[in-house]
Amino acid sequence: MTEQVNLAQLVARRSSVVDLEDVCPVRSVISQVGDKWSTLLLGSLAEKPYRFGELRRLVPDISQRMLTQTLRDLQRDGYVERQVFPTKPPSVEYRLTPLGRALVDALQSLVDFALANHAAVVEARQRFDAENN
Amino acid sequence: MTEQVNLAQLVARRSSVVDLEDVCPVRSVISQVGDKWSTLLLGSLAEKPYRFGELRRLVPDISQRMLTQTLRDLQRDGYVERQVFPTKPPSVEYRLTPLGRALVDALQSLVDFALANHAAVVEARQRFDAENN
DNA sequence: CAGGATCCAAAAAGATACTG
DNA sequence: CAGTATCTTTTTGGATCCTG
Repeated sequence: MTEQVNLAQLVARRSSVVDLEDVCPVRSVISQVGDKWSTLLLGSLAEKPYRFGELRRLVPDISQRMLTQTLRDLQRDGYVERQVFPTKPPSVEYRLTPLGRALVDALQSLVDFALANHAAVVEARQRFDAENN
Repeated sequence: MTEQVNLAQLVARRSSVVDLEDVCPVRSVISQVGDKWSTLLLGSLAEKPYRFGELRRLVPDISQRMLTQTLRDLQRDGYVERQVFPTKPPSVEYRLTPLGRALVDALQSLVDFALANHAAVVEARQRFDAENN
């Protein structure tokens, strides 16, 4: 049974001496998940394994540089597995690890929140921008 | 009853013609939450309302420029409310709105994931870095 | 006290060209 | 096909000085 810790307690815990990333598990996770492409790639791979080129087509705006780098970061954190098939030309398949799948599950409540409240956020933004010309 | 939509479906939905932020509610939310200070401030404000200077002391590494800016963004999105007391010198209090409270709640499962799996992530990183010299 | 304004350094991301 | 390398642009964040 894992202890329940909320955000507030977590803030209280953190130290200012060392780097935030190192001391705060939440930031360590979110800073990766929060980057520009990670959620999109995780979402794609949640469906099924894909190859490099397929991912590129699924997320057309991404540059191949960012695709390489983001996949690499996801792999580094243990969310994604990379399997090379020594064909000619080579093909590489990416798939979610169990940890990656757990992350996607944890993301779900945030996805639900976003879908349920996106309109409210957009409206809040418009009102704010209108009020502050 | 809100429909359940998972990340994969969401990816399938998005269009590449318009800006990601506009079309993808998840990215619209996460890109704000994923920045360097938002979670820390939300976590602080989840406890109780605070004034500008108090927040500054609670999150000592933050510069007042970033504190101002992050609070402003959170306010703009409707997560945080700003109340000015016309004392002299003035004091300003920040508090979570109901929407902000809902966001903090939605963040909880990610917090749980992070706490439960942070060690695994760190280990994965070390292994990855070792293998790729 | 709670910021606004400016300037500057660093990091992230895009474009393009090249390779096993 | 699946990248790497390099260059440039954009974004982010910090430091400092100023004000109602």
